[in-house]
Amino acid sequence: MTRKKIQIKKIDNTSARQVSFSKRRRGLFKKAFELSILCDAEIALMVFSATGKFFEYSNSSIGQVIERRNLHPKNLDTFSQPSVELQLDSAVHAMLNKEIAEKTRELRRARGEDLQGLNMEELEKLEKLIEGSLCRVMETKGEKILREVDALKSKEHQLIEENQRLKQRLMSLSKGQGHLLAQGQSSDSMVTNISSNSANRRQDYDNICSFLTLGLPFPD
Amino acid sequence: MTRKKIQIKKIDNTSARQVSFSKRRRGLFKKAFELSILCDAEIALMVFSATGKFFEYSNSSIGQVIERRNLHPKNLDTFSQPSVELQLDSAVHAMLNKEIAEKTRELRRARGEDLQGLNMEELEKLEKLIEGSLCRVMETKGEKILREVDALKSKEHQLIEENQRLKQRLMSLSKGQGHLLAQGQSSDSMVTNISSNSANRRQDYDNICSFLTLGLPFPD
DNA sequence: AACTATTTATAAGA
DNA sequence: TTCTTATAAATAGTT
Repeated sequence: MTRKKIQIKKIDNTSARQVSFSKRRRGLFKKAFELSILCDAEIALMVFSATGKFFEYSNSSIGQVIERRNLHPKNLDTFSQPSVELQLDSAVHAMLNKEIAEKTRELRRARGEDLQGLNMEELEKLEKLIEGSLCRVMETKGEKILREVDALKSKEHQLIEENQRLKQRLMSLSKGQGHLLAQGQSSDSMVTNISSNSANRRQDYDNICSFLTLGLPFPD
Repeated sequence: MTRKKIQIKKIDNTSARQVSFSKRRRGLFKKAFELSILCDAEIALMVFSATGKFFEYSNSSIGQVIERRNLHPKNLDTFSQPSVELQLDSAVHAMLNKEIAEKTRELRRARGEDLQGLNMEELEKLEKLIEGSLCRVMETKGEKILREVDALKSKEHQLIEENQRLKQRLMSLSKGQGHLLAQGQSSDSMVTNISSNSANRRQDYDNICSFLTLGLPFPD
């Protein structure tokens, strides 16, 4: 498609055909890759050259895509024998497929996609639902932080106490032996800083949650 | 590859993604077709969209290409020949069930349930995801409101104009026939009220969205 | 669904 | 094969 426009028909010259094959094969694979990334698609691409060489591309795995294709409702299949048991199974398949489709749709809604079909009331409901989800996640996060901070604090306390004991032992030692010693104001200030920060963050989470769940307007 | 160069990463906007998918899918299929003709290649191409729709292209037949692939020395295959369909079915059921289980778990996570197993980083990621969902829902809601308001406004305008015409016709009639007539200050005030309200709400949505997506602390 | 400004792919030549 | 380059084709954003 350059220097000259070409007709789409088999290229006669063998070496020209091979060159074209390798260029176009790379182009095709690149396009497949881009489509898979840009549009979140699952792709499998298999190519046999005229000389029998085999090339394949898949963002997941060819086998996986083939299986998925065989499972697809549309392909009640082209070549798998429709034997006796198969028909029984197809009912089960249909059910399972239906369930998957439903969950997929629900999941997309939960992610705020595919909203065109919803009316105002449904949108409001969905919004409340997602706000609830957000709240729970933020609460969990907050609790986790608190737990971590508590752990840190008790560790600090232990260390401080141990520090005190060590200091006293040194003191009594230095008195007893008349040695030089004047140290030991450990990391108390840091401890208090940490705990006040965590209290503030906790407060923040609570605020966020309560006004999200209540659906209040944001404060100015 | 036009108006603007794009990065190869998942397109955020759902409808833009869908448009892009269908354009690029057609492009990809065309390229596959051209390669098969120009270079006398055998090609099979399978594509699942993000929504689970299935598309395929082959110049011969997908099944044939799959078979040929399985015969290819390179693919002494991963699991390809279960020779009988009996085993296949249970495998299929297992896969479908697995898919359902996975989607169920994903859905629970998206709803902020079952979070105990997650670490801090994963929680943050999930939080951002849900904030994104919330944003999209609120945006959709906002747009819906705006559209409804626009529709109402234009209807109001039509009515007002018709009102005017009717008034004038009455006036001229009353002049011509010397009849009694003094009415017709329609519902103008309501129109302006509605439109100013909608502007405020739109502003609210935008604010909410921008600070949710940025993860900013809430304003005091 | 159509348009169009750009980017990308690529045929031919070296 | 690889590089270059002139041109055809694909397509992102817009209407």
